[in-house]
Amino acid sequence: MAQIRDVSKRAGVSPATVSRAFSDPSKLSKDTLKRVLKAAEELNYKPNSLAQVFRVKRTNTVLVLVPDIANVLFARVLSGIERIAAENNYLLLVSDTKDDIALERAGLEMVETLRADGIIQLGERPLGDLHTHPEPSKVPFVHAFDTPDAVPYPTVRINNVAAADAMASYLLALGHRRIGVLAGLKDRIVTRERLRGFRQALDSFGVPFEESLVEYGPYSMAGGAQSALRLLSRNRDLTALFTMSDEIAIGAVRTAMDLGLDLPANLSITGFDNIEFGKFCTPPLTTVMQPAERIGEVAMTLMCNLLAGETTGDAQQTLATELVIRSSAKRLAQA
Amino acid sequence: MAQIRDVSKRAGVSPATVSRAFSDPSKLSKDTLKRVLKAAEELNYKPNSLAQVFRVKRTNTVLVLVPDIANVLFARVLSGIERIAAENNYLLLVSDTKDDIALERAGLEMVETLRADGIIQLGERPLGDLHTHPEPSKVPFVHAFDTPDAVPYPTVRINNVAAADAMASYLLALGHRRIGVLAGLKDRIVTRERLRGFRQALDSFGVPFEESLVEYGPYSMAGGAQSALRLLSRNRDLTALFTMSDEIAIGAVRTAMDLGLDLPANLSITGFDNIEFGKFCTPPLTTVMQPAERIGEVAMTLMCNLLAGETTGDAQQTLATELVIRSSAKRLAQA
DNA sequence: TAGTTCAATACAAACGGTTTCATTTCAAGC
DNA sequence: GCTTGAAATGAAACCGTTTGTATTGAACTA
Repeated sequence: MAQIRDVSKRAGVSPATVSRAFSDPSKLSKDTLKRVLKAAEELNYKPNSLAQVFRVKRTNTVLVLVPDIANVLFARVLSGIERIAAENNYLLLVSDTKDDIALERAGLEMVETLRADGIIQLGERPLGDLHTHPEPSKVPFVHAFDTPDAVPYPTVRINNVAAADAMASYLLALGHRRIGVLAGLKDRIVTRERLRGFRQALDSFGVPFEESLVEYGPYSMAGGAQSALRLLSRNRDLTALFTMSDEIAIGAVRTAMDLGLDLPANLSITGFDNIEFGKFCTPPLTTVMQPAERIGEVAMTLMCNLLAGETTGDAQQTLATELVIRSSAKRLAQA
Repeated sequence: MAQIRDVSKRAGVSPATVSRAFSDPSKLSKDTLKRVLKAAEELNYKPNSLAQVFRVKRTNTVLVLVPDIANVLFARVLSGIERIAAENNYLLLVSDTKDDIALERAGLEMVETLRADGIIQLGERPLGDLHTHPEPSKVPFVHAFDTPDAVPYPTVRINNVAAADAMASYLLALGHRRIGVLAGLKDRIVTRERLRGFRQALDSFGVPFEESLVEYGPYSMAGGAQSALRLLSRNRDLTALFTMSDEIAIGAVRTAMDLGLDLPANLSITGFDNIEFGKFCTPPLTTVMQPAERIGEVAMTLMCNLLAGETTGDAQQTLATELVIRSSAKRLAQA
């Protein structure tokens, strides 16, 4: 591979000039610039980015910490991040942390040891806090998607409480009163927030909340199927299921159908997230749309600003959600 | 950040000794080693990996080119790659190429400019060939998942022809004779291969192939829904639909149901890939399992070998698929 | 005892760019 | 024609490691 010295010799200039030809062409005379570019072209010269990066101490790379790459939602967020990253000439290092705090720390270290300029973390971190440990850590950091609440760094999230409230209110407005809750993992912040929204809706409709009507479980189809089975066999009088994710909802639909229920006639079910599949399953899922790609885009944009040294303050972005009404939830038949 | 010089001074040795303390401790006397480690510990010294990488010319990073990160299958392959990468201490640069050849070239360049040690490419490349251009390119390269056929670099793939044959044979064995094909994009290699398998099955059952029974379209639920609509309204006598992906199948199911068909009584539908949803949708999807995570694992393992300088030959790995029989395809009722 | 060998360590040269600072060039102004 | 200042360019330091080679001294051999 040709190096800067070769080019400089061929163009009859110093290496410094060649360097400038790429980094700030305006500094060169028209003539020299042309000569240098020609020489570079002829030698097929590409600056060794390792050397560059080493000298400049900026990798133009950001590390993304994902709890589970294979998860549809995270994948979509990632896709949004990637779009903005590409636009701004950033590379993406992706690490699947499997919710493992050790791996997250390793990530932090990667930045300190200069492999990346900043970190975007997805998903709430169940254990500890990356940032309280040594000191508020000067590593550029953005937290997106299911972020914890009041944190000292930029976040981008949705208002889970309001969204859940809206969804539950819709169910209540349809006349449902006996509503089961298929919640996610009990220790998750999102779970607590969405439950809060649900109760809030109940309150405003003057319907009492019953702890026995909520069933916790993993955010997955299998989890939803199991939770639904437990909840449904315990409570025969439920007319609707408020679930905390589309996957849970789809699992619940499966269970309900296997139980011989006619959906949505016998049981209304709502989801959360609006994954693509919800539109095509049977019955098409009424749910709340969460702008996953957009969350990624905003997160990466925030990171770009951060790295550009713009003081974004503690930009806590909250993105809008939207009820998407399909046909898995129907007005309660007058008994 | 403390650097090697600081540590060496504090331990009263030369920088070289500190370096060796980390890279090859056996070279040091027990005593010095202890002293150096202590000093490093006290100064919280972490080698600047940028400098390291620059010196050694090995980034321990591999670039993964993905046509679409948000796609469930690619995400799963990625997950497999990630697992093995983590085990072997590799970092992953991920780039969503959007099937754009320019971006793929950019990727190649990244390796040439040394940001990554090798490339794993996912999905078939619809245009041109990365590798014929300048010369067979000495960049470590592995192609996984929907790879083209006879290529001069390691690949890991499934046998689409055989898998499609098996799936179609199953349908034929159930008594179906009028089978529509919901194919993927016409210019895709996978599409051609799966169609070949389908025809092969037809042949062995002595059933003639009718071009008019195949409908091409995108590999998506929306695509499947549309193709199904076209195909079904054109051919009223179809008893089964052989589709080329689970997403297509799910779209087709939606259409069929909207058309008032009773599934699978009126129409059998099979998928391909075995995405998780297939198990939970209605009716649960009969499909062929494609080991996505495993493909990723094998690909990354191949890459590790390649980078370790082991001559893997032109390791063309073909992984086993498996029919997964659920209930979207049933024996044809005797008319 | 002198010579040889070997382990342990130090020295200094890379690695391939970027950037500071000094110098040269050259047109404009007087 | 001389001065002046800006624009263009070059020389050399620098970034923080790794690594080939040289050095040292102790143990071992003949």
